[in-house]
Amino acid sequence: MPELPEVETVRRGLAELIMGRRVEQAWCGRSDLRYPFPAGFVSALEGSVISRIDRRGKYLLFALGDGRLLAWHLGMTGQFHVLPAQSPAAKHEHVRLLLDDGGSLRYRDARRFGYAGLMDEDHWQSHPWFAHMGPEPLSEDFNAAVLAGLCRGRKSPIKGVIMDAHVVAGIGNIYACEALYGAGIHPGRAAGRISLLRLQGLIDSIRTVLLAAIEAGGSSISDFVRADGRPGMFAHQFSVYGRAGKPCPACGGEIRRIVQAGRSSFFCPGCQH
DNA sequence: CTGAAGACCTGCCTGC
DNA sequence: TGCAGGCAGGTCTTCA
Repeated sequence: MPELPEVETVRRGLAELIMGRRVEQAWCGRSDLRYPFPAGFVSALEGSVISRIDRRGKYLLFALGDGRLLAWHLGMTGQFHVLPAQSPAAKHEHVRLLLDDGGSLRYRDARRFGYAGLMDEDHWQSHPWFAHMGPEPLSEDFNAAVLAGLCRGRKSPIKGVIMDAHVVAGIGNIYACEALYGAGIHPGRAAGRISLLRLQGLIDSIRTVLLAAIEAGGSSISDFVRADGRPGMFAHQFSVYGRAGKPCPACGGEIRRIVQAGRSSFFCPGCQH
């Protein structure tokens, strides 16, 4: 479900709806998501105040107002919803937090690939989930010189490189395909054989597509929804993702689908080299 | 070291 | 209508 624009959309929605709320009561239906919740997870949340909500890569970071930080990854199908406290539990609802304004925060995750962890607010960046994470793609730290250094000598396909969170955070299958299309680079091209100029073009394309997707509230393909239940609209703007056999918006040629490292890649053979 | 493949889990769509 | 097979936005581990 969620890549950077979707997680950012969820973050903004939650910030609007639950920032400053105190957790009166926490409930956890099952703890065996991708990893078990940490011991004392539920009691650690009760009484805390959600003082800030940040994002790093595809992780949501909830500051709990007492020096602790709750880091949460949505996996493929994780969703947060803000609903009245008395609303019945939906299928696959695993966590429910009752808030001091009569609302509640629900976490739902059909495939249970999501996970959460508690850490110290001052040291979260050294936690194993974050210690080796690459720069944010929308920050100045992600630039052509850095990317070229990481690509040098590598024969692996460029698509896998930009999806590697150790290289740059937050880019998944959809936006990797869309960004490579925007830059005119074939997803199978060896990373080490792309000029600095074209890498700069790729960085520009990544930023353009991520910003446009955030602007549109993310992409709803099957089950992504915002915290308030509305769908994201960016899927309507896909140039190549999920469009195998359909015409390229630029040249009219047929979009192709290939499989790389077990993931679908979509591209235009006429426009991407 | 690199990179591909398998694993985790459920739901939905397609085709027979 | 039923059922098998393939597919799905992520990431970690294993193996060559």
